[in-house]
Parts: sequence; structure tokens; C-alpha cells
Amino acid sequence: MANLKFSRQRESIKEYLAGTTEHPTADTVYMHLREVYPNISLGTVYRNLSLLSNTGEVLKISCGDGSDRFDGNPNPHNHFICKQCNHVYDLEMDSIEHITKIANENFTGEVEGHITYFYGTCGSCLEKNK
Amino acid sequence: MANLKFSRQRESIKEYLAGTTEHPTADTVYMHLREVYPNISLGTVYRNLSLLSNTGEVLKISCGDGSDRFDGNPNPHNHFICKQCNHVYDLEMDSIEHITKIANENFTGEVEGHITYFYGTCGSCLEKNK
DNA sequence: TTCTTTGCAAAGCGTTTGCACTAGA
DNA sequence: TCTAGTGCAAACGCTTTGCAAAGAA
Repeated sequence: MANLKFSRQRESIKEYLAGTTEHPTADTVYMHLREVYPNISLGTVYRNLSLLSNTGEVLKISCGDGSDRFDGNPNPHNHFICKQCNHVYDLEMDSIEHITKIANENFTGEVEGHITYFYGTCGSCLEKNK
Repeated sequence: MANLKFSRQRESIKEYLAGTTEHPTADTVYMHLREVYPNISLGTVYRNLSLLSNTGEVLKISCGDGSDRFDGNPNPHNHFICKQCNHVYDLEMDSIEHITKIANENFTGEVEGHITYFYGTCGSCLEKNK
């Protein structure tokens, strides 16, 4: 692809994402980056986030409820979205990669993979509801 | 919820969705409805589509690539999205509902279900690529 | 009549883009 | 130097919304 040059801003975005498990939106990333680079623009954040998610260094989570979220952990793992507080959690669970094979069985085409989001109510919301 | 009154437009939207396997976007629905109701507005289409997807009569598919798609088949089934032509196909495959149980095993909260989209290359795109 | 739905147009929201300038190699 | 990245602001695409008029019960 194109030549990449170092950029403080991009580095800082990667750093921030690597250090949080919060799955922030682009706007949240922007808010945090502004503490370090007060002049950074939202456009730069978007440009770098899409660049990083294209190279696979960052994961883009499109849960279809408004804005996309980003995950600094590039290793394959699953996500849980709380219906109540909308928080996104990482799931530590056994692999479900076999479902791709199941999908392939009766399909005239090539199923390469899948995107799965689990939903329900998270622990702290269950607690609040009591 | 609220009281529902009959509406020709809503009925026509349901009818159109029930008669296609194309998983159209709101705009596509609008284009088709205009052939029957030339004065129908995009707002009406959006209002009815979200109403119908709330009651469960219609399925909303948010694949995160721009616009949402709608499916007139309310029975649980899985979808395949072609990376090349972006078409959405219904998958006839064995149930994968057990993955919800797998997700629940080590999670402090309540996993109720999941949304899964399979992706890859569809049959007709594979054919074209030859 | 009463309350829902409509058409229209404007606004909203997240995201992308054009451009002149800055900064990394 | 040369090219990639930046800040800014405007534009974009999809969706939602306010409002007065129309339509169903």
C-alpha cells in the first residue's frame, strides 16, 4: 500500500486504544487525544482510526447503533453489548469459529468468516436492577 | 405500546418486503413504493420500517457499511454479505444458537442472544472472477 | 371528534473530504 | 527536497423530527 510516515498523533491514538478496554467511539478518542494535542482535529482521528483498522492494528466495531467503536486489541475475540448501558465488553469464551464451517455447508459461495455480537444485560446493570 | 391504525402505506411496505428476498435499503423500499404511491415520502418509509422492526414483523440488518437493510422474513435465520457485490443472502444452515450458551459460561451478566453476519464471496461473484 | 399517520422540508448526527499548511524521511 | 499527515471547515449520506394537513376509528 502507500508509504507510511510516523505521526505523533497516530502513535498516541494507538497508545490510548491499547491502554483501555472501553471500546471508545471516534469522538471519545478525540476527547482524550485533545488532552495531549489540544489542536488535534476530529478529521485526523477519523483518518487514523480507519487507517489503523485497515491495517488490522485496531478493530472497528459496528454494532449498528449510531457510532462505530474501536478496540485496540487486534487478536480475534468476541464482544458483548449491554442493551441497557450500551457498554461493550470483551468476552473470554471458547472459540466459535466452527460456525463458519456450518454456514459453508449448504452455500454456493465461499463463507470466509463472520462477525458476531452478543447482547443482553451486563453484570453491573443486573446489579442496578435489583 | 401505542394504538395502531391501519395505513395503506404501511401495508404496502410489508407486502413489498414479504415478496422479495433482496434485503432492500430504506431508499430502495421508497423507490418501489413510489410506483404505487407517487407522493409517499422517505420519512414515512423510515417511520414505518422502524415501527415494523420494533414489533418484530420485519428484520433490520445493520451491517455497518452505510445504510441499514430490511428483511421481510421475521423467522430467525442467518445472513451472508458478499464482500464484492455487497448483496445480502439468506443462509439455510443448521442452528448456531448454542453459541449463546458458550458466551454465557464465563460471563458475569446475562447473554440473551447474538447477531451474526457471515461474509465472503457469493456464488455469482466467484463465477465472475474466473 | 379524536388520535394516528402522512408529506414535506429542515435539522441532526456521524463521518468524509478538499485545501493550504506542517512535519517526517 | 519530497511526500504523507494535519487542522480546519464545509460537505456528505443516512436517518430523524416538527408541523400542519389528511385519514382511520
